[in-house]
Amino acid sequence: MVDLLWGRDGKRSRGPRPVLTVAQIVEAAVAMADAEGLPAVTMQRLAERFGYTAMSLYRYVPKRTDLVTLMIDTALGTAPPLDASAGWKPALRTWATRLHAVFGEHPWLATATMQARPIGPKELSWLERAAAALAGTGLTGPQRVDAALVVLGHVRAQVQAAAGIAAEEGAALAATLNELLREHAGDYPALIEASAFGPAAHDGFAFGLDCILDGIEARTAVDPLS
Amino acid sequence: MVDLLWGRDGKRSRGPRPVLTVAQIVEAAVAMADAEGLPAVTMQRLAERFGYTAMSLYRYVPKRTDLVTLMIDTALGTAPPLDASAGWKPALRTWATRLHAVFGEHPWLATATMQARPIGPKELSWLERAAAALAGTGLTGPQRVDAALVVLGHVRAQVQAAAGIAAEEGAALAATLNELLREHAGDYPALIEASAFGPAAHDGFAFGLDCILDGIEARTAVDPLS
DNA sequence: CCCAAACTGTTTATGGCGTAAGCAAAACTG
DNA sequence: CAGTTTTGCTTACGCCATAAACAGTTTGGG
Repeated sequence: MVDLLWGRDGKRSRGPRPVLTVAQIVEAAVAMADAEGLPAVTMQRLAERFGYTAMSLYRYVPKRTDLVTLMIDTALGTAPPLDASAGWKPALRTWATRLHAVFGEHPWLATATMQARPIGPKELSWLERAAAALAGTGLTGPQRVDAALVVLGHVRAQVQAAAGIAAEEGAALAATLNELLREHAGDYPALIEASAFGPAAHDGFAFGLDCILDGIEARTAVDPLS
Repeated sequence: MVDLLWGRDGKRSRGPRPVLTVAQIVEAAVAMADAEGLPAVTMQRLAERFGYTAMSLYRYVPKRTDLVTLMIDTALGTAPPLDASAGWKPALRTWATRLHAVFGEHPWLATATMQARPIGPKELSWLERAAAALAGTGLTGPQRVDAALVVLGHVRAQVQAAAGIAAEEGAALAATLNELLREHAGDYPALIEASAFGPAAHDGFAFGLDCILDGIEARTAVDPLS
Protein backbone atom coordinates (compact mmCIF):
# COMPACT_ATOMS: atom_id res chain seq x y z
CA MET A 1 0.00 0.00 0.00
CA VAL A 2 2.82 2.39 0.85
CA ASP A 3 4.11 1.46 -2.61
CA LEU A 4 0.89 2.72 -4.15
CA LEU A 5 1.08 5.94 -2.18
CA TRP A 6 4.72 6.60 -2.94
CA GLY A 7 4.48 5.77 -6.63
CA ARG A 8 6.33 2.47 -6.87
CA ASP A 9 4.00 1.05 -9.50
CA GLY A 10 5.28 -2.48 -9.79
CA LYS A 11 5.68 -4.38 -13.05
CA ARG A 12 3.08 -5.00 -15.69
CA SER A 13 2.82 -8.47 -17.17
CA ARG A 14 0.21 -11.06 -18.05
CA GLY A 15 -3.52 -10.94 -17.99
CA PRO A 16 -6.03 -8.48 -19.39
CA ARG A 17 -5.12 -4.81 -19.19
CA PRO A 18 -6.79 -3.10 -16.31
CA VAL A 19 -9.47 -0.83 -17.70
CA LEU A 20 -9.09 1.69 -14.91
CA THR A 21 -6.15 3.25 -13.16
CA VAL A 22 -5.71 3.92 -9.50
CA ALA A 23 -5.45 7.62 -10.30
CA GLN A 24 -8.83 7.60 -12.04
CA ILE A 25 -10.48 5.88 -9.14
CA VAL A 26 -8.95 8.18 -6.58
CA GLU A 27 -9.91 11.28 -8.54
CA ALA A 28 -13.49 10.11 -8.83
CA ALA A 29 -13.52 9.40 -5.11
CA VAL A 30 -12.21 12.88 -4.35
CA ALA A 31 -14.88 14.44 -6.54
CA MET A 32 -17.50 12.37 -4.78
CA ALA A 33 -16.24 13.35 -1.33
CA ASP A 34 -16.16 17.01 -2.33
CA ALA A 35 -19.77 16.85 -3.40
CA GLU A 36 -21.30 14.56 -0.79
CA GLY A 37 -18.84 14.13 2.03
CA LEU A 38 -16.43 11.35 2.85
CA PRO A 39 -18.94 8.88 4.32
CA ALA A 40 -20.88 9.01 1.05
CA VAL A 41 -17.88 7.52 -0.72
CA THR A 42 -18.62 3.83 -0.39
CA MET A 43 -17.02 1.20 -2.52
CA GLN A 44 -20.37 0.35 -4.07
CA ARG A 45 -21.29 3.87 -5.05
CA LEU A 46 -17.83 4.62 -6.31
CA ALA A 47 -17.80 1.50 -8.48
CA GLU A 48 -21.24 2.36 -9.85
CA ARG A 49 -19.79 5.55 -11.23
CA PHE A 50 -17.63 3.42 -13.51
CA GLY A 51 -20.35 0.91 -14.23
CA TYR A 52 -18.58 -1.77 -12.21
CA THR A 53 -19.30 -3.64 -9.04
CA ALA A 54 -17.77 -2.82 -5.70
CA MET A 55 -15.42 -5.77 -5.70
CA SER A 56 -13.68 -4.79 -8.89
CA LEU A 57 -12.19 -1.79 -7.14
CA TYR A 58 -10.35 -4.14 -4.83
CA ARG A 59 -8.17 -5.07 -7.80
CA TYR A 60 -6.74 -1.56 -7.55
CA VAL A 61 -6.95 -0.64 -3.87
CA PRO A 62 -6.50 -3.10 -1.01
CA LYS A 63 -8.89 -1.49 1.48
CA ARG A 64 -11.17 1.48 1.78
CA THR A 65 -8.93 3.16 4.34
CA ASP A 66 -6.10 2.94 1.83
CA LEU A 67 -8.31 4.61 -0.73
CA VAL A 68 -8.86 7.44 1.72
CA THR A 69 -5.12 7.74 2.26
CA LEU A 70 -4.62 8.07 -1.47
CA MET A 71 -7.46 10.58 -1.65
CA ILE A 72 -5.79 12.75 0.95
CA ASP A 73 -2.51 12.91 -0.91
CA THR A 74 -4.25 13.61 -4.21
CA ALA A 75 -6.50 16.30 -2.82
CA LEU A 76 -3.67 18.07 -1.03
CA GLY A 77 -1.56 18.16 -4.15
CA THR A 78 2.08 19.15 -4.20
CA ALA A 79 2.85 22.23 -2.14
CA PRO A 80 3.62 25.31 -4.22
CA PRO A 81 7.08 26.86 -3.84
CA LEU A 82 7.28 29.84 -1.53
CA ASP A 83 8.78 33.24 -2.18
CA ALA A 84 11.16 33.72 0.73
CA SER A 85 12.55 37.04 -0.45
CA ALA A 86 10.46 39.00 2.05
CA GLY A 87 11.40 36.77 4.96
CA TRP A 88 9.98 33.66 6.55
CA LYS A 89 6.97 35.34 8.08
CA PRO A 90 5.07 36.34 4.94
CA ALA A 91 6.21 33.08 3.37
CA LEU A 92 4.68 31.05 6.16
CA ARG A 93 1.56 33.20 6.06
CA THR A 94 1.20 32.47 2.37
CA TRP A 95 1.77 28.80 3.03
CA ALA A 96 -0.99 28.74 5.63
CA THR A 97 -3.38 30.68 3.43
CA ARG A 98 -2.87 28.34 0.49
CA LEU A 99 -3.27 25.29 2.66
CA HIS A 100 -6.39 26.85 4.11
CA ALA A 101 -7.73 27.26 0.59
CA VAL A 102 -7.01 23.64 -0.27
CA PHE A 103 -8.75 22.44 2.85
CA GLY A 104 -11.62 24.74 1.99
CA GLU A 105 -12.06 23.07 -1.40
CA HIS A 106 -12.13 19.63 0.21
CA PRO A 107 -13.89 20.02 3.56
CA TRP A 108 -13.60 16.30 4.35
CA LEU A 109 -9.81 16.65 4.35
CA ALA A 110 -9.64 18.29 7.75
CA THR A 111 -11.26 15.33 9.49
CA ALA A 112 -9.61 12.70 7.31
CA THR A 113 -6.10 13.97 7.96
CA MET A 114 -6.56 13.57 11.70
CA GLN A 115 -6.21 9.78 11.65
CA ALA A 116 -3.17 7.59 12.12
CA ARG A 117 -2.14 6.69 8.59
CA PRO A 118 0.87 6.69 6.29
CA ILE A 119 1.80 10.17 5.07
CA GLY A 120 2.05 10.59 1.33
CA PRO A 121 4.66 12.40 -0.74
CA LYS A 122 2.46 15.40 -1.54
CA GLU A 123 1.39 15.88 2.03
CA LEU A 124 5.01 15.70 3.07
CA SER A 125 5.90 18.33 0.49
CA TRP A 126 3.74 20.83 2.36
CA LEU A 127 5.69 20.20 5.52
CA GLU A 128 8.93 20.46 3.56
CA ARG A 129 8.03 23.91 2.24
CA ALA A 130 7.22 25.22 5.68
CA ALA A 131 10.33 23.78 7.25
CA ALA A 132 12.41 25.25 4.44
CA ALA A 133 10.87 28.67 4.99
CA LEU A 134 12.03 28.57 8.59
CA ALA A 135 15.57 27.58 7.69
CA GLY A 136 17.37 30.79 8.61
CA THR A 137 15.60 31.55 11.86
CA GLY A 138 17.92 30.01 14.38
CA LEU A 139 15.28 27.52 15.41
CA THR A 140 16.50 23.95 15.81
CA GLY A 141 15.40 21.36 13.27
CA PRO A 142 12.68 19.78 15.39
CA GLN A 143 11.50 23.24 16.40
CA ARG A 144 11.05 24.21 12.77
CA VAL A 145 8.90 21.18 12.19
CA ASP A 146 6.98 21.81 15.39
CA ALA A 147 6.32 25.38 14.31
CA ALA A 148 5.00 24.18 10.97
CA LEU A 149 2.79 21.66 12.73
CA VAL A 150 1.32 24.32 15.00
CA VAL A 151 0.30 26.35 11.96
CA LEU A 152 -1.03 23.21 10.29
CA GLY A 153 -3.12 22.40 13.34
CA HIS A 154 -4.56 25.89 13.31
CA VAL A 155 -5.48 25.64 9.64
CA ARG A 156 -7.22 22.33 10.17
CA ALA A 157 -9.10 23.51 13.24
CA GLN A 158 -10.34 26.64 11.51
CA VAL A 159 -11.48 24.81 8.41
CA GLN A 160 -13.26 22.30 10.55
CA ALA A 161 -15.04 24.95 12.56
CA ALA A 162 -16.04 26.86 9.45
CA ALA A 163 -17.34 23.70 7.79
CA GLY A 164 -19.39 22.83 10.86
CA ILE A 165 -21.12 26.19 10.85
CA ALA A 166 -21.53 26.26 7.08
CA ALA A 167 -23.34 22.93 6.99
CA GLU A 168 -27.04 23.61 6.58
CA GLU A 169 -27.71 22.02 9.93
CA GLY A 170 -24.77 23.87 11.48
CA ALA A 171 -26.48 27.23 11.39
CA ALA A 172 -29.47 25.83 13.26
CA LEU A 173 -27.11 24.30 15.81
CA ALA A 174 -25.39 27.64 16.35
CA ALA A 175 -28.77 29.28 16.85
CA THR A 176 -29.94 26.81 19.50
CA LEU A 177 -26.56 27.07 21.18
CA ASN A 178 -27.09 30.78 21.36
CA GLU A 179 -30.48 30.25 23.00
CA LEU A 180 -29.07 27.79 25.48
CA LEU A 181 -26.21 30.13 26.29
CA ARG A 182 -28.70 32.85 27.11
CA GLU A 183 -30.83 30.45 29.17
CA HIS A 184 -27.79 29.52 31.26
CA ALA A 185 -26.33 33.00 31.21
CA GLY A 186 -25.35 32.74 34.85
CA ASP A 187 -23.01 29.82 34.19
CA TYR A 188 -21.18 31.47 31.33
CA PRO A 189 -20.69 35.14 32.16
CA ALA A 190 -17.48 35.53 30.17
CA LEU A 191 -18.97 34.01 27.05
CA ILE A 192 -22.07 36.18 27.37
CA GLU A 193 -19.93 39.25 27.78
CA ALA A 194 -17.89 38.22 24.78
CA SER A 195 -21.18 37.69 22.93
CA ALA A 196 -19.35 34.70 21.64
CA PHE A 197 -21.91 33.48 19.21
CA GLY A 198 -23.29 36.75 18.04
CA PRO A 199 -23.10 37.93 14.44
CA ALA A 200 -19.30 37.70 14.67
CA ALA A 201 -17.89 40.00 12.02
CA HIS A 202 -14.33 38.87 12.65
CA ASP A 203 -11.78 36.54 11.14
CA GLY A 204 -10.72 33.86 13.57
CA PHE A 205 -8.32 32.32 11.10
CA ALA A 206 -6.28 35.47 10.60
CA PHE A 207 -6.29 36.33 14.29
CA GLY A 208 -4.99 32.94 15.30
CA LEU A 209 -2.46 32.84 12.51
CA ASP A 210 -1.08 36.22 13.54
CA CYS A 211 -0.82 35.04 17.13
CA ILE A 212 1.08 31.94 16.16
CA LEU A 213 3.45 33.69 13.77
CA ASP A 214 4.24 36.39 16.33
CA GLY A 215 4.85 33.67 18.87
CA ILE A 216 7.22 31.87 16.54
CA GLU A 217 9.03 35.11 15.87
CA ALA A 218 9.55 35.63 19.57
CA ARG A 219 11.42 32.32 19.66
CA THR A 220 13.72 33.03 16.71
CA ALA A 221 17.18 34.39 17.33
CA VAL A 222 17.27 36.20 14.01
CA ASP A 223 14.92 38.78 12.56
CA PRO A 224 12.13 37.66 10.20
CA LEU A 225 13.96 38.90 7.11
CA SER A 226 16.96 36.73 7.88
CA MET B 1 -31.72 15.42 22.14
CA VAL B 2 -30.45 18.85 23.14
CA ASP B 3 -32.69 18.37 26.16
CA LEU B 4 -30.77 15.23 27.08
CA LEU B 5 -27.46 17.03 26.67
CA TRP B 6 -28.46 20.09 28.62
CA GLY B 7 -30.12 18.23 31.45
CA ARG B 8 -33.81 18.95 30.87
CA ASP B 9 -34.94 15.51 32.02
CA GLY B 10 -38.63 15.58 31.23
CA LYS B 11 -41.35 14.19 33.49
CA ARG B 12 -41.70 10.65 34.70
CA SER B 13 -45.15 9.05 34.63
CA ARG B 14 -46.72 5.73 33.71
CA GLY B 15 -45.09 2.50 32.72
CA PRO B 16 -42.32 0.41 34.24
CA ARG B 17 -39.34 2.24 35.65
CA PRO B 18 -36.38 2.20 33.34
CA VAL B 19 -33.74 -0.13 34.72
CA LEU B 20 -30.87 1.90 33.33
CA THR B 21 -30.11 5.57 33.23
CA VAL B 22 -28.69 7.57 30.38
CA ALA B 23 -25.72 8.42 32.60
CA GLN B 24 -24.93 4.73 33.17
CA ILE B 25 -25.04 3.99 29.48
CA VAL B 26 -22.89 6.96 28.56
CA GLU B 27 -20.32 6.11 31.21
CA ALA B 28 -20.08 2.55 29.99
CA ALA B 29 -19.70 3.81 26.45
CA VAL B 30 -16.90 6.14 27.51
CA ALA B 31 -15.10 3.30 29.27
CA MET B 32 -15.47 1.18 26.17
CA ALA B 33 -14.13 3.91 23.89
CA ASP B 34 -11.21 4.51 26.23
CA ALA B 35 -10.28 0.85 26.07
CA GLU B 36 -11.01 -0.04 22.45
CA GLY B 37 -11.58 3.16 20.51
CA LEU B 38 -14.73 4.90 19.40
CA PRO B 39 -15.56 2.64 16.44
CA ALA B 40 -15.59 -0.33 18.81
CA VAL B 41 -18.52 1.22 20.64
CA THR B 42 -21.42 -0.28 18.72
CA MET B 43 -24.93 -0.36 20.03
CA GLN B 44 -24.83 -4.15 20.13
CA ARG B 45 -21.62 -4.43 22.10
CA LEU B 46 -22.63 -1.67 24.45
CA ALA B 47 -25.98 -3.30 25.16
CA GLU B 48 -24.30 -6.67 25.73
CA ARG B 49 -22.38 -5.11 28.58
CA PHE B 50 -25.70 -4.65 30.39
CA GLY B 51 -27.10 -7.97 29.27
CA TYR B 52 -29.60 -6.28 26.99
CA THR B 53 -30.20 -6.14 23.27
CA ALA B 54 -29.10 -3.28 21.08
CA MET B 55 -32.60 -1.97 20.59
CA SER B 56 -33.22 -1.41 24.26
CA LEU B 57 -30.63 1.36 24.27
CA TYR B 58 -32.78 3.27 21.84
CA ARG B 59 -35.23 3.81 24.69
CA TYR B 60 -32.61 6.06 26.25
CA VAL B 61 -30.72 7.57 23.31
CA PRO B 62 -32.28 8.45 19.96
CA LYS B 63 -29.28 7.73 17.73
CA ARG B 64 -25.72 6.61 17.99
CA THR B 65 -24.39 10.02 17.04
CA ASP B 66 -26.34 11.47 19.95
CA LEU B 67 -24.72 8.94 22.22
CA VAL B 68 -21.33 10.14 21.02
CA THR B 69 -22.33 13.73 21.73
CA LEU B 70 -23.23 12.76 25.26
CA MET B 71 -19.99 10.83 25.60
CA ILE B 72 -17.99 13.89 24.63
CA ASP B 73 -19.59 16.08 27.25
CA THR B 74 -19.23 13.42 29.91
CA ALA B 75 -15.60 12.66 29.12
CA LEU B 76 -14.62 16.31 29.05
CA GLY B 77 -16.18 16.96 32.41
CA THR B 78 -16.69 20.40 33.88
CA ALA B 79 -13.69 22.67 33.49
CA PRO B 80 -11.82 23.30 36.75
CA PRO B 81 -11.64 26.88 37.99
CA LEU B 82 -8.42 28.72 37.22
CA ASP B 83 -6.16 30.64 39.54
CA ALA B 84 -5.83 34.01 37.84
CA SER B 85 -3.73 35.61 40.59
CA ALA B 86 -0.53 35.24 38.58
CA GLY B 87 -2.06 36.67 35.43
CA TRP B 88 -3.82 35.27 32.41
CA LYS B 89 -0.80 33.62 30.90
CA PRO B 90 -0.07 30.94 33.49
CA ALA B 91 -3.82 30.54 33.90
CA LEU B 92 -4.28 29.77 30.22
CA ARG B 93 -1.24 27.51 30.28
CA THR B 94 -2.77 25.55 33.13
CA TRP B 95 -6.04 25.41 31.25
CA ALA B 96 -4.34 23.99 28.18
CA THR B 97 -2.35 21.48 30.19
CA ARG B 98 -5.42 20.18 31.98
CA LEU B 99 -7.37 19.94 28.77
CA HIS B 100 -4.42 18.15 27.23
CA ALA B 101 -4.52 15.66 30.09
CA VAL B 102 -8.24 15.06 29.62
CA PHE B 103 -7.78 14.46 25.92
CA GLY B 104 -4.91 12.17 26.75
CA GLU B 105 -7.15 10.01 28.95
CA HIS B 106 -9.71 9.72 26.17
CA PRO B 107 -7.80 9.60 22.88
CA TRP B 108 -10.97 9.24 20.82
CA LEU B 109 -12.09 12.68 22.05
CA ALA B 110 -9.77 14.60 19.76
CA THR B 111 -11.30 13.13 16.62
CA ALA B 112 -14.85 13.04 17.96
CA THR B 113 -14.88 16.72 18.91
CA MET B 114 -14.02 17.72 15.34
CA GLN B 115 -17.52 17.02 13.99
CA ALA B 116 -20.49 19.36 13.57
CA ARG B 117 -22.64 18.62 16.59
CA PRO B 118 -24.40 20.36 19.47
CA ILE B 119 -21.99 21.56 22.15
CA GLY B 120 -22.75 20.41 25.66
CA PRO B 121 -22.69 22.37 28.92
CA LYS B 122 -19.43 20.86 30.18
CA GLU B 123 -17.62 21.45 26.94
CA LEU B 124 -18.84 25.02 26.99
CA SER B 125 -17.56 25.43 30.52
CA TRP B 126 -14.01 24.90 29.25
CA LEU B 127 -14.43 27.72 26.80
CA GLU B 128 -15.96 29.87 29.53
CA ARG B 129 -12.94 29.41 31.78
CA ALA B 130 -10.50 30.40 29.07
CA ALA B 131 -12.53 33.41 28.00
CA ALA B 132 -12.78 34.48 31.63
CA ALA B 133 -9.01 34.18 32.06
CA LEU B 134 -8.53 36.61 29.20
CA ALA B 135 -10.98 39.15 30.59
CA GLY B 136 -8.55 41.89 31.55
CA THR B 137 -6.30 41.78 28.52
CA GLY B 138 -7.84 44.48 26.35
CA LEU B 139 -8.77 41.92 23.73
CA THR B 140 -12.26 42.26 22.33
CA GLY B 141 -14.87 39.64 23.20
CA PRO B 142 -14.64 37.68 19.96
CA GLN B 143 -10.86 37.90 20.11
CA ARG B 144 -10.85 36.34 23.55
CA VAL B 145 -12.88 33.42 22.25
CA ASP B 146 -10.71 33.16 19.16
CA ALA B 147 -7.61 33.04 21.33
CA ALA B 148 -9.11 30.25 23.40
CA LEU B 149 -10.02 28.36 20.24
CA VAL B 150 -6.48 28.63 18.90
CA VAL B 151 -5.17 27.03 22.06
CA LEU B 152 -7.91 24.41 21.91
CA GLY B 153 -6.99 23.57 18.33
CA HIS B 154 -3.38 23.14 19.34
CA VAL B 155 -4.29 20.83 22.18
CA ARG B 156 -6.40 18.67 19.92
CA ALA B 157 -3.80 18.53 17.18
CA GLN B 158 -1.06 17.52 19.58
CA VAL B 159 -3.13 14.83 21.24
CA GLN B 160 -4.07 13.46 17.88
CA ALA B 161 -0.48 13.36 16.68
CA ALA B 162 0.69 11.73 19.89
CA ALA B 163 -2.07 9.13 19.72
CA GLY B 164 -1.19 8.31 16.14
CA ILE B 165 2.41 7.62 17.01
CA ALA B 166 1.56 5.80 20.22
CA ALA B 167 -0.72 3.33 18.44
CA GLU B 168 1.15 0.06 18.05
CA GLU B 169 0.94 0.38 14.31
CA GLY B 170 1.88 4.05 14.51
CA ALA B 171 5.47 3.34 15.46
CA ALA B 172 5.88 1.10 12.43
CA LEU B 173 4.38 3.80 10.25
CA ALA B 174 6.83 6.36 11.58
CA ALA B 175 9.68 3.98 10.87
CA THR B 176 8.68 3.38 7.25
CA LEU B 177 8.10 7.09 6.81
CA ASN B 178 11.63 7.63 7.97
CA GLU B 179 12.90 5.14 5.39
CA LEU B 180 10.89 6.76 2.63
CA LEU B 181 12.10 10.18 3.64
CA ARG B 182 15.67 9.00 3.30
CA GLU B 183 14.93 7.33 -0.03
CA HIS B 184 13.55 10.58 -1.39
CA ALA B 185 16.06 12.75 0.44
CA GLY B 186 16.47 14.98 -2.59
CA ASP B 187 12.83 16.05 -2.50
CA TYR B 188 12.80 16.94 1.17
CA PRO B 189 16.08 18.63 2.03
CA ALA B 190 14.68 20.80 4.81
CA LEU B 191 13.02 17.86 6.53
CA ILE B 192 16.18 15.80 6.24
CA GLU B 193 18.22 18.61 7.69
CA ALA B 194 15.71 18.95 10.48
CA SER B 195 15.95 15.19 10.97
CA ALA B 196 12.27 15.56 11.47
CA PHE B 197 11.48 12.00 12.39
CA GLY B 198 14.55 11.16 14.33
CA PRO B 199 14.49 10.19 17.97
CA ALA B 200 12.97 13.58 18.74
CA ALA B 201 13.72 14.33 22.39
CA HIS B 202 11.57 17.44 22.37
CA ASP B 203 8.12 18.56 23.46
CA GLY B 204 6.05 19.78 20.54
CA PHE B 205 3.09 20.54 22.76
CA ALA B 206 4.98 22.92 25.03
CA PHE B 207 6.78 24.59 22.14
CA GLY B 208 3.57 25.30 20.26
CA LEU B 209 1.75 26.41 23.38
CA ASP B 210 4.53 28.87 24.22
CA CYS B 211 4.40 30.24 20.69
CA ILE B 212 0.67 30.77 20.84
CA LEU B 213 0.66 32.36 24.28
CA ASP B 214 3.46 34.73 23.33
CA GLY B 215 1.56 35.61 20.20
CA ILE B 216 -1.59 36.34 22.19
CA GLU B 217 0.42 38.45 24.57
CA ALA B 218 1.71 40.52 21.67
CA ARG B 219 -1.88 41.39 20.84
CA THR B 220 -2.93 42.43 24.34
CA ALA B 221 -2.84 46.06 25.32
CA VAL B 222 -2.17 45.24 28.97
CA ASP B 223 0.61 43.23 30.56
CA PRO B 224 -0.03 39.57 31.39
CA LEU B 225 -0.55 40.33 35.07
CA SER B 226 -3.35 42.69 34.05
C1' DC C 1 -60.51 -0.43 42.71
C1' DC C 2 -60.09 -1.13 37.76
C1' DC C 3 -58.83 -0.49 33.28
C1' DA C 4 -56.92 1.97 29.61
C1' DA C 5 -53.01 4.55 28.56
C1' DA C 6 -48.18 4.87 28.72
C1' DC C 7 -43.88 2.99 28.77
C1' DT C 8 -40.76 -0.84 29.10
C1' DG C 9 -37.43 -4.27 26.77
C1' DT C 10 -38.00 -7.63 23.10
C1' DT C 11 -38.19 -9.86 18.55
C1' DT C 12 -38.04 -9.54 13.81
C1' DA C 13 -36.68 -7.42 9.64
C1' DT C 14 -34.50 -4.17 6.29
C1' DG C 15 -30.99 -2.19 3.77
C1' DG C 16 -26.47 -0.82 3.90
C1' DC C 17 -21.59 -1.58 4.56
C1' DG C 18 -16.57 -3.70 3.85
C1' DT C 19 -14.58 -7.50 2.10
C1' DA C 20 -13.31 -12.88 1.67
C1' DA C 21 -13.55 -16.63 -1.80
C1' DG C 22 -14.18 -18.56 -6.06
C1' DC C 23 -14.87 -18.29 -11.26
C1' DA C 24 -15.02 -17.39 -16.28
C1' DA C 25 -12.81 -14.94 -19.71
C1' DA C 26 -8.91 -12.34 -21.44
C1' DA C 27 -4.15 -11.66 -22.71
C1' DC C 28 0.59 -12.16 -22.22
C1' DT C 29 4.73 -15.74 -22.08
C1' DG C 30 6.96 -19.50 -23.74
C1' DC D 1 -0.73 -22.56 -29.69
C1' DA D 2 -0.56 -23.99 -24.97
C1' DG D 3 -0.25 -22.48 -20.10
C1' DT D 4 -0.33 -19.24 -16.69
C1' DT D 5 -1.55 -15.06 -14.81
C1' DT D 6 -4.65 -11.41 -13.90
C1' DT D 7 -8.86 -9.32 -14.69
C1' DG D 8 -13.71 -8.06 -13.40
C1' DC D 9 -17.74 -10.35 -11.72
C1' DT D 10 -20.81 -13.20 -8.71
C1' DT D 11 -21.92 -14.95 -4.48
C1' DA D 12 -21.74 -14.86 0.32
C1' DC D 13 -20.75 -13.54 5.17
C1' DG D 14 -20.96 -10.94 9.19
C1' DC D 15 -21.61 -6.61 11.13
C1' DC D 16 -23.81 -2.32 11.52
C1' DA D 17 -27.76 1.25 12.64
C1' DT D 18 -32.33 1.41 13.13
C1' DA D 19 -37.60 0.87 11.74
C1' DA D 20 -41.83 -1.57 13.17
C1' DA D 21 -44.62 -4.32 15.70
C1' DC D 22 -45.34 -6.75 20.15
C1' DA D 23 -46.01 -8.44 24.91
C1' DG D 24 -45.48 -7.38 29.59
C1' DT D 25 -45.52 -3.90 33.55
C1' DT D 26 -46.83 0.10 35.91
C1' DT D 27 -49.83 3.82 37.03
C1' DG D 28 -53.15 7.71 36.78
C1' DG D 29 -58.04 8.81 36.00
C1' DG D 30 -62.61 7.40 36.60
